[in-house]
Amino acid sequence: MLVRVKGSSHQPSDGRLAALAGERVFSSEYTYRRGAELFGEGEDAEYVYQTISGAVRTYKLLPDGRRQINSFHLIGDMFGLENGAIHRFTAEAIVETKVRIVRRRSLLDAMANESTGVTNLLSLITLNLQHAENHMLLLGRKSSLERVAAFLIEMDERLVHPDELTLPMNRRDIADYLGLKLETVSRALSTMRDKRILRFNGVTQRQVVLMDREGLAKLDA
Amino acid sequence: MLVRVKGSSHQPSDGRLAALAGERVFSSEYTYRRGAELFGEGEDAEYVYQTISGAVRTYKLLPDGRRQINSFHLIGDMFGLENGAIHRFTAEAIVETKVRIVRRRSLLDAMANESTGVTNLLSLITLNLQHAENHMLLLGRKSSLERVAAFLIEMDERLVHPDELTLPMNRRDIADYLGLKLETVSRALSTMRDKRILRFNGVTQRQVVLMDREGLAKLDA
DNA sequence: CGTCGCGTTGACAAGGTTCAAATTTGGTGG
DNA sequence: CCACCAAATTTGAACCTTGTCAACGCGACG
Repeated sequence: MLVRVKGSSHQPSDGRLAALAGERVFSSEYTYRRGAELFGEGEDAEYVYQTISGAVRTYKLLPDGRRQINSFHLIGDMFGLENGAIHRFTAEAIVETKVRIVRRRSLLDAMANESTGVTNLLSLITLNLQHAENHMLLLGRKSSLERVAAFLIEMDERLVHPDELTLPMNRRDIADYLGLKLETVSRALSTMRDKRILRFNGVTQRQVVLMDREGLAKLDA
Repeated sequence: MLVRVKGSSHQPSDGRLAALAGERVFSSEYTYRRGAELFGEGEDAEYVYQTISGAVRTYKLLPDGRRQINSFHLIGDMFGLENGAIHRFTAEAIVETKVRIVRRRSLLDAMANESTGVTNLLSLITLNLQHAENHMLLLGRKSSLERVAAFLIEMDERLVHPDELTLPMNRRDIADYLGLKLETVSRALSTMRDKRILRFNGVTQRQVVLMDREGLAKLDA
């Protein structure tokens, strides 16, 4: 899980990204189309991003095309600061997505004068690190059912337990996040549906209703 | 890969850990026996560590005992700062290990006054993050042979390409690092031995000679 | 000299992948 | 608004990589 702003108000320059350095940072907004690339692996890490609406995936690729998604960045999440000078992964909009953009340099400069800024920044980045550590445990040691359960629990928590989970990403994205194949994700979801732990709402399969959160938690290790 | 000091001189208060804040940080040293715990998951993260000699493993456990090792910390590596107030994983000495210890608070305080300190600290932590990102790719998308090859390449690079790789950890540690079972690690190593990519020196199987680094690199994705 | 930790190897089982096909859903243009 | 086509999802069956279980070898050490 990454940094989120509760309530996610949408005025320009709002949210943690600016607040971190005491509002003395200039930010701009930009909207990306579904599938558009925000930045690519190896590019200069000139900007830091925060999702205003929509969803973003960050991933790495192997030469033969195998893909590992690091994280999904939902509304309020900050990303792109994870590295020094160069982006270590690619970021793409999963759906149409609006982001707040701050120049990395100006964020760091503003931070340097703030006494609390360093600690805030530190805790911000370590949130990313914690997410990565938890995800390594999932990727290294959990079964397919445990992975999908953990994914649903993560999404449910990040969206603050909505009645209906609307997944912005497709099965392939979920699979590449969980280190599985999309068929395996689909089978796990079907198993959970048959166990009456969840059901799909309406016609689409992206609207999930968690009917038994306790049972779901028991499926995760 | 984590932070290392080239050459690894062993005087007290030497190395990046102190240098980061301009030498105005007090550090002490401590030696742990093989298998001893430096800190446990959930404990207060009061100190930051740097390996002077020996090797450390950091890991997370699932309730049923499945273990995922995050990283191996060799000579010069810094660790324990990855989190805010509480350690998110356990650290244990793999062999008898000497570490330099700095109080987290004093490091941050000293840093706050340094203009370059913030940037240094940032790049320090993002190294951990980069390692985690690369490891997620390995755990999520690589085959057993690719994982073991990547592990050997990582160790080889971190020990600056020695004639003979001396692995401080056993097969189970390697397996828990790579998200495999120890038998699978053993089989992969045997395969590489049969392919004359490496050989074992002397009586033990912890001394590895890389006979064909190019061939090894081709085994990694 | 017996035991213990560590590592290797073999035979078999199992979970997840691959390949294929059917079905549904979403988007686009007429 | 409807028809059509592409993309997404589900499901089945065979296969394969890795895990499981077991046996064995070897060196260290009491």
